[in-house]
Formats: sequence, C-alpha cells, structure tokens
Amino acid sequence: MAFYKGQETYSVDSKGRLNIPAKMRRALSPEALNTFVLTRGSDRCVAAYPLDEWRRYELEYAKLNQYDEQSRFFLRTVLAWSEEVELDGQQRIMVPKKYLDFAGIDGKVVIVGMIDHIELWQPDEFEIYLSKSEASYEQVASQVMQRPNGQ
Amino acid sequence: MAFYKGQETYSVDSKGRLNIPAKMRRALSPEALNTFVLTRGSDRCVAAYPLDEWRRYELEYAKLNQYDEQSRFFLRTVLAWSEEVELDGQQRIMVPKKYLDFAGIDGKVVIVGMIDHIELWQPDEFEIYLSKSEASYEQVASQVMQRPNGQ
DNA sequence: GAAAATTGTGGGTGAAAGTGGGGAATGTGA
DNA sequence: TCACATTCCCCACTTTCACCCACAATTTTC
Repeated sequence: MAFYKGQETYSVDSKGRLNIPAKMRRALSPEALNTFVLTRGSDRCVAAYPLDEWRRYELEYAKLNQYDEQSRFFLRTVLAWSEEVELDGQQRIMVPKKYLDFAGIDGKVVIVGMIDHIELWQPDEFEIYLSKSEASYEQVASQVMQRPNGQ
Repeated sequence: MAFYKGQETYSVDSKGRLNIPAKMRRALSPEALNTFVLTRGSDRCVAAYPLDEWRRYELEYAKLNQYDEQSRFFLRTVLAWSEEVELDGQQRIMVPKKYLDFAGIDGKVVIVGMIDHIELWQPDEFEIYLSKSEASYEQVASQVMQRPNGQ
C-alpha cells in the first residue's frame, strides 16, 4: 500500500499539466502502471488515487445491484467524476479543466498526501480549511483517534 | 471486464452518429467485436453494453421463467429495446432515432461510464438527475457501501 | 567542492481525437 | 419504376493531447 504524506506547493501550467512530487512518485507501486484516477474529493479538492488503490473501490462498485435506485445514483455520482490520467515522460499528469474548476485551482496547487491517495487544493482554500479548526486540533485528534477500548 | 467511468459531453450529428470517447473505447475488450448493444437504461437514458458484457446478461435472462407474467413483461421490454450497433471507420456508432427520442437527446449528449456499460443522457436531464439528491450524496454513499457485517 | 544526476517548469510539434459533409449503395412505399 | 429516405464508406477540417526537447535550480555523489 501507498501511504502518502507531506504537503507541497506546485504549479499547474497553461496546458493543465501538474508535476507529481518526487517523494510521492516513489510511493507509487508498479501495479499502478504510472496511472492515477482523479475524482472529486470530499470538501473542495480533487482526489487522485493510484490505479491499484482505485481498483479496490471499483471491485466494490461492481458488486452493487444496478437495479436498485440508490445504488444507481451513487454509482453515477462517483463515476461521473472519475477519470484515469497517466504520467507523461516528465512524470506529470494532465488535470482536465473541470477538476481544476471544481477546486478553484489556477496556477498554483497544494498537493497533500492522504495515506492511500493525494489531494489537490487551491492554496488559499487549503490554508483557510486548516485554520478554520486549528484551535481545536488536539481536541479533534483525540476524538478521531480514540481506540474502541478506550486506550 | 470493462470498468467504464468518466463523464464526457459529445455531440450527435444530424445523421445520428455518436463518437465513443477514446478512453472508453480503450476499455472495450476484443471480445466485444467493436459492437455495443443499445437498450433502454434505467431512468431516462440509453444504455450501451459492449457485446461481451451483454452476453452475460443474456444468460441471466435465459434463466427467467417465461411462464411468470412479470418475467415475460420484463423480457419483452428489455429485448424489444435491444439492438446491436457496430463502430464505423471513425469509431462512431449510429444511434437509431427511437433511442434519442426516448432519452430526449438532440445534438449534445453526456456519456457516462457505468462499470459494465455506458449511458447516454440528455445533458440537462443528467444535470438535474445528479443535483436532485446531491444534498444526500454522503448519506446514500454510506448506505449503499456499508459492509454486511457493519464495519 | 566540483561534477553528475535529479527535479520542477515551459514550449514546439506531429499524431490522435472529435466533428462534419458528400456520394454511392440499399431499401421502402407510392 | 421512380422518388425518397436511410445507411454505409470515404474524405476533410479543427482542436486537443502525447511526446519530444530544453533549461534552470536543486540535490546527490564522489
């Protein structure tokens, strides 16, 4: 598995190309075939999953009963926003415009490692997001990280 | 298996021809013989199954009990609306008018990947469909994706 | 500390992708 | 049989994108 971490500020050029930080690139397994799957992230950002990680989700999706209305809605929502992009010779990906628009990205991007995927944020947006609850970081941390048995 | 995904807006020309997006074309296996089977989708859209995927459904249909009234109705509806179309030299398919009419398509189409098939939507119609329950997307997601054992 | 390799960024170009139209072959109904 | 519509097979145009090269800056290596 991948285990992405870190935060880098990179630039998206006029062609929509984005360089993947070398450190994160190294966390990409050979099974990913140099390919990421872009999708809409939770909150206002773009999520990029290595292809091999994405496959796990896909297998779950394939099991859903498409005759069920809720399942159809879920699938359409997720899949309509999913797209494969491959690294070019310079280890860059082409980020389609609709994803940049969704996250409000233009020129500069903050790339954040998120364990099994990476996220693309508009720099200011990410700043604001972090500061919004920074005061209570320790509190939030203790909450989400508490063990079921109370350790 | 195929695993179609993504959302593209393409155009149907005056002759009813529709280009298949290159990325989706690449997901087409050789067994499909460059052929899709068009049929009525669930909700107001046209579904296009690669021939090989369609065969799997056919096997399921063959198992249905034709002495059962509901099964007969289902079969007749599905089969009456099914038709094979082959890619032409430009990798396009010809979508018969009745399908376009059914989905209200005229000029522009949104093509959505749905794992084992692709769907054709009238752009506004798809927009409305997605937004109609957008507020509860996370809710739907947690519902349909929850594990049998409650994890 | 200098040389070499890697990394981040930018641009040019030819191939591929998306779109549209003409005309021959085929089929349909008056 | 003829007019008309439909469908298939070419050809053509525009836009997009994948690939190549380039270069400065940084990091690594000896």
